[in-house]
Amino acid sequence: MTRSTAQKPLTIGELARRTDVSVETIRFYQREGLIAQPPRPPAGFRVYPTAVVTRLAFLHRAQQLGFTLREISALLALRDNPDTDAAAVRGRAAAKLAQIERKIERLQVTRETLRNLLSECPGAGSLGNCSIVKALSVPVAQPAARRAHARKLPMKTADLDIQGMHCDGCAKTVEALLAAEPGVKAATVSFGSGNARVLFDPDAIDLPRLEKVVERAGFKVPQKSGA
Amino acid sequence: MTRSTAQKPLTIGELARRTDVSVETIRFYQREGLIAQPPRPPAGFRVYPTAVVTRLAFLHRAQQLGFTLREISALLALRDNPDTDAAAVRGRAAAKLAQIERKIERLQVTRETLRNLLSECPGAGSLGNCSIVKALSVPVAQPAARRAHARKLPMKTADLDIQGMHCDGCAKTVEALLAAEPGVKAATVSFGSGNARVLFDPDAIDLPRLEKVVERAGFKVPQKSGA
DNA sequence: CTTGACACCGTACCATAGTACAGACCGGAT
DNA sequence: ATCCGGTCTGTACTATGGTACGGTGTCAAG
Repeated sequence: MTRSTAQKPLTIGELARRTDVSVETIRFYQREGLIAQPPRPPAGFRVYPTAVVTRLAFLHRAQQLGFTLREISALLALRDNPDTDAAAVRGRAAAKLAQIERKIERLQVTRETLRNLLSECPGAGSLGNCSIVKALSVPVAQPAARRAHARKLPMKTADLDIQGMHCDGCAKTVEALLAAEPGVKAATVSFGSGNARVLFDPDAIDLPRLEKVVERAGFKVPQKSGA
Repeated sequence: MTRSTAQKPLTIGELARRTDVSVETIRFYQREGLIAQPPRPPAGFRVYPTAVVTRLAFLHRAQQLGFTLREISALLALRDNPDTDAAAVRGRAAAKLAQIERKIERLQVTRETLRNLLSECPGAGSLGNCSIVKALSVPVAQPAARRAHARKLPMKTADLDIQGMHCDGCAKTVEALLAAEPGVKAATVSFGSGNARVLFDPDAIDLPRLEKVVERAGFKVPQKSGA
């Protein structure tokens, strides 16, 4: 009595029960191309290969790690391609980690701001005394940045030397890391020549920031001596 | 030459320039009821009162603190009401802080998971060796939780004694804090009697968790001795 | 052979925070 | 008088991750 495998045909409802994903959501994933929809037999309902159970588990796990469906789609494509190098997957994971770390940092700043406001606020009485309301009413005031932005600088390309990469996988990691940075339009990293070429928007990000990204991942970016 | 105030009529474009919010976005805020739209004069364009500059600044600041537009709408209503007690605002801020702290905690868990995966992964070679892909393919497996969920427990009411509240403001803070918790449908906290009554979904949250929420905010919840 | 539970399909809708654009209209400067 | 830039109005679209529903078809058990 192998009471779990393949006795019932794996219809969409059965699949939903086994994976704890709703029928509607499975259909949604199909529409989005995340899982293949088996052809409908001439008569009757679709039957799913058991591999989709694993696929949906993968999807769910990846979501818990913070990957978007689009990213998961790419990961699944990598997983399905026998030629994929593990470095590609590692690169995505490293990029996601960097992204989550940035998000944590931003939230920590917000947390501190809120904590300060709360500690200053008497917490009772009229609004006139409320430091929170006062703090919120302060104008934003950054006309300098605005004017710079108004200039609409064109895209810029930068070359970075990168030390500490020991394989092509490291290169892919760095590539994904850079590409994940807001303001970066394209990034190619070569292990062979030990450098990176990045196309970025100088209004949104600058060279030091790019260097910091690479260094935070454990590599070194030597300062260029010559102009 | 007071070159900044009230020389140009404050049209929507001028407002956009001063507040660094796009015209489209201002219109969007109007549609959402966050800022009032001045009546259109019989001939010509709308002219905005200068107070909207402050209002938009408030909006922007509040967004930076993580408030949603819906929440900001409530905050603005509080600010505009002369009868508002500062405690109400403080309560919202405390709830937001708690929410952000939860978010940070979740992200930190994700971060650790990703870090562990990355440290285990060789980062090169075939996917068969990739610990990341392996880890993602593990089924989710929590049928126990599912069955419990299937039981569809009804809403539950709990009373909590709370020590350490020194004014009505504290009570409002705790109230907002509890109400912000997922699974909590309603919460009322009385400073006078020093306790809270919470209506919650036992499938989503439990009593110890509620107590932790209150304690994290700096209050004490004594264990009830008698049944 | 009927009934009830599921499957299928297409479409619309939810929250969130905007962005974009067409076409009409208005006002000040040339 | 005309033209350019700004305003007005309405509608549609973006990304993200689903949820909901009506109408119809199919299967399997009673």
